[in-house]
Amino acid sequence: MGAFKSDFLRVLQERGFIHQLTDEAGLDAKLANTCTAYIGFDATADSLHVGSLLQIMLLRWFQKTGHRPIVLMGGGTTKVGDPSGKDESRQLLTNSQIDSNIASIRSVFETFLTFGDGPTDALMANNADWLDGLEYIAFLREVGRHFTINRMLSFDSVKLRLDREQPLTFLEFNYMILQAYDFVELARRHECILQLGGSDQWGNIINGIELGRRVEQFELYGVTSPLITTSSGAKMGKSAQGAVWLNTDKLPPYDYWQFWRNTEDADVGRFLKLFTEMPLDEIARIDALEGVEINDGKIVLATEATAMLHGRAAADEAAETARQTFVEGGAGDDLPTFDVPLAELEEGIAAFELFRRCGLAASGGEARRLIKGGGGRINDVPATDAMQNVSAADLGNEGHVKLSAGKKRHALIRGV
RNA sequence: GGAGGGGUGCCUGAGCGGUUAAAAGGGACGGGCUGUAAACCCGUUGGCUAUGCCUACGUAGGUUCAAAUCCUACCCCCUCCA
Repeated sequence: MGAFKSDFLRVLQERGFIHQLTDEAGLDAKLANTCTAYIGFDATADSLHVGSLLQIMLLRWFQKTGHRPIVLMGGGTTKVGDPSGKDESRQLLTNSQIDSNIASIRSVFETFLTFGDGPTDALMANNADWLDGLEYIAFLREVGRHFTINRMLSFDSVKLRLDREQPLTFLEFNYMILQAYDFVELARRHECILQLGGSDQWGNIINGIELGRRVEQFELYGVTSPLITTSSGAKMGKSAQGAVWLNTDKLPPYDYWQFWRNTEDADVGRFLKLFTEMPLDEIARIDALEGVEINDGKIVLATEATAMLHGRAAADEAAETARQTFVEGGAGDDLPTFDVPLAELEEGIAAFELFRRCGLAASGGEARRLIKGGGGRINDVPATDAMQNVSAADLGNEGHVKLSAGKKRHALIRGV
C-alpha cells in the first residue's frame, strides 16, 4: 500500500483499519469527491456488541472525512442466516423479532453517526425492502445466472461446512447471493460504490462487486478490516458479565468502561487507534508507557471509548466509580445496586443468599463455593462462612452493604 | 425405502451393568504472583439454608437389588445403497 491521497484511506491506514482492499488507486481517486459506502449488519440480536464496533468506527470515519455512510440492516438476510463460521444452522427468527431487533440496534448508530438528508448525512437501509418482494424466477434469471455452483462451493463459508460434513441448507447457501445483490441494489438506489466489512466478508464483497459489474457495468470497491483478537490470541469481546453489548440496557456504562480498562498491555495502542479518535501522536506517547504506567493508558482508553458510546458524563462517572472502588477501596455510586427490603435486612440474611441475589453468583451453590474459596467479601472483609449473617448493622455510612466477588466484581445492597 | 454409525455436563470428548454428579482437555469463575495486564502456579466448576435430599447422559417405557451403560418404541443427525 502506498500513500493515499484521500483522507478516508489515509486515516484507515494510519489507524490500522485496513486488511485488504480492491483497486486501491481507483478507490483513492474516487474518494476525492463525496462518495457513499455501506456496511451490512445482522439483526440476530437486540443489540450489537463490541465485535461490530470496528465496523461502526469505519462508517464514522467515512462520514468524518466527508462522505455518506449507509447502515444496512439485514432485515431480509437475517431471515436466511449467514452460514459462515458456524457448524450448525442458526435458528430462524420471526419477522417481528427481526423488526424489534433492528429498532433496538438503531439507537447505537445514532450516537456514532449523523443521520439526515444532507449530502454526507448517514442513512439507514433495510434489505428486507428489496429482498422480501423478489420474484424467484426473475431473480434467478437476473442474478442467479452470474453465480456458478463451482465457485460458490469454493467459498470458505461453504467449504468449511461441507468438509466437516455439517449440513448446509439450500436456504443458507443463498445467503451469499443475496448479500452480493444488496451491494448492487444499494448502488442502484443510492449510488453506493463501496462496501466495508470485516475480513470474513471479503468473499461476499467481491461477489457484490462482480455482480455489479456484470449486471450494471458498475465500478464498485471493497475494503475489509482485520479480525481483532487480543494479543494473547483470544477473540475480543468478553466482559465479566458475558458479551460486551453496546446497548446501555444490556451492559451499563460502568461495565463497558471496565471491559476496556482490562485491556492487555500489548493492545492499548492498537485499541486507542481503532476505538477512539485521539490524535496519533498522543496515542504514540501513551503506547510508549511501560509496566505499571501503561495503566494510565488503559484508563484513557476506557474513558475515551466509553465516552464515544455512552457520552462524556457517563464515562467520567464510570472512571470515578472505578477510582473509588479500586484505588480507595471504597464504593462508587455507579456500581450495580440491588434493593433488599429493610425488614429482611433487620432479621439478617445469609451471606451466600445475598451474593446470589445480586447476581455475583448464579446459584446458591456457586455463592457457597465463592465464599469457601476466599473470593467473597462483605464491606471488603472476606466472608468466612456461607451462612454468616448480614444485617442492617452492616449498612455503611452511605446506607449500603458492599459485596465483592473477586477483585473486580462488586455490587451494592441497599435496604429499602 | 434398505443397511450401518451416532445423540453424554457450557463446549470437545471418554465411559458401555454397581467404587459415576460421570475421566480428560478447553472455557468460565475464584485464589496466588503482579499493575483491575499477559504468562505461570493452585483450586472450583448440576440444584437445594445441605454430614442429607433432588434432578441429570436424545424422548417414553421395560429388565435388574442396581442402568449413561441391557431391551423395546419413538424423535433427531451422519454415512452408504435404492
